[in-house]
Amino acid sequence: MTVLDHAPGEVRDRAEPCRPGPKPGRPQGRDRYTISEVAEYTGLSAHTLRWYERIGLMPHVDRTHTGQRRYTDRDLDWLDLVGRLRLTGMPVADMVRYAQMVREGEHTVAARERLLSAHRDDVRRRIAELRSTLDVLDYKIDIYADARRRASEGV
Amino acid sequence: MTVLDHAPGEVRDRAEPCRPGPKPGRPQGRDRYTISEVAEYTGLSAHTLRWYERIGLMPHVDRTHTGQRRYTDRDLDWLDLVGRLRLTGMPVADMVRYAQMVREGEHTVAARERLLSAHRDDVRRRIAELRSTLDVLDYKIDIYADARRRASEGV
DNA sequence: TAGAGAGTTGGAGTGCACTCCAAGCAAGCG
DNA sequence: CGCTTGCTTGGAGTGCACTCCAACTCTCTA
Repeated sequence: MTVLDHAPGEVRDRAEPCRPGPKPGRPQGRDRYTISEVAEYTGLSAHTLRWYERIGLMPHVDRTHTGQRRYTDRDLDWLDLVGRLRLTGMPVADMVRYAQMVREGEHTVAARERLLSAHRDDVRRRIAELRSTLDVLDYKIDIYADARRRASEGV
Repeated sequence: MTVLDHAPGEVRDRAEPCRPGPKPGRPQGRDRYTISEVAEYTGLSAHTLRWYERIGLMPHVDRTHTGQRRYTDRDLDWLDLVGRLRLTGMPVADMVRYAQMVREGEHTVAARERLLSAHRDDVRRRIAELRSTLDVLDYKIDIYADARRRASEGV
């Protein structure tokens, strides 16, 4: 199931995949993944997956009759999003707030949009910052490269 | 003094400003700045400036006869570079290695260039990563915006 | 010359995001 | 059955980059 299957007007409450389309590299769609399969797939450690659950960053995960976790494709979609937000440096506390709002349902949609928009602005700012540092790096590396060239030519 | 004043073939051993030209916002060039002036200028706390010195990230800073620090324009140049590397997420340990190499002199020039080049690659990778996350963010924000629009139009 | 304010030190404390540990339960295999 | 491998928990530990503290000295202005 992808986001494109939604009835119009619906915003899904739980998994909210990042983008439509099949996810590559996902263990064939059994929809009952063990923690180590999910660790492998996401690159997070099993420790971290349990910790995410403890702090409320992960919606409640299904269990077997003996209490072992079984993750669904929805859970993997959610972890995709979390992983991306994490890559862009969103603090875990903010992601937890977002997860809480998702759990609270429709009436938090505007606040969720604000949170994501603010974060997008932040990411844009950081890209610009990185670009300008890249210029400085280029400048300094050029100086070193020149020095090396002169040295190797014995000038 | 800027990097443009060097005799050809020389790579300066200590301050290595990020780029040529006058630095704006620098307390008028008395070349003897107190720690609080430097804190103000760099945005770092005085605590952090002392800590940088302790861990070897800052070359030895001049002192008054009573032991108070007096930073020079060269020190400020160095802090400019450190600040930029920090903004791009270079670990402090790597910056300390770089500072050590600068202190060791000419024969570390090639290694310094390698370190900076590797970091530049890293920054480029992170920019690409941020860009791709930006796409995901746009996609999700669009969904929220659509939902909000539909809700406000009562459709 | 008195007092405020800024500087000094080593070492301890903080916040974040994991990361690991010990002790125990459960499933599958020869 | 015993063994290995994987899962469970709460709580403790780690690494990074600061950040603050206590107890002091120094500088500057009135």
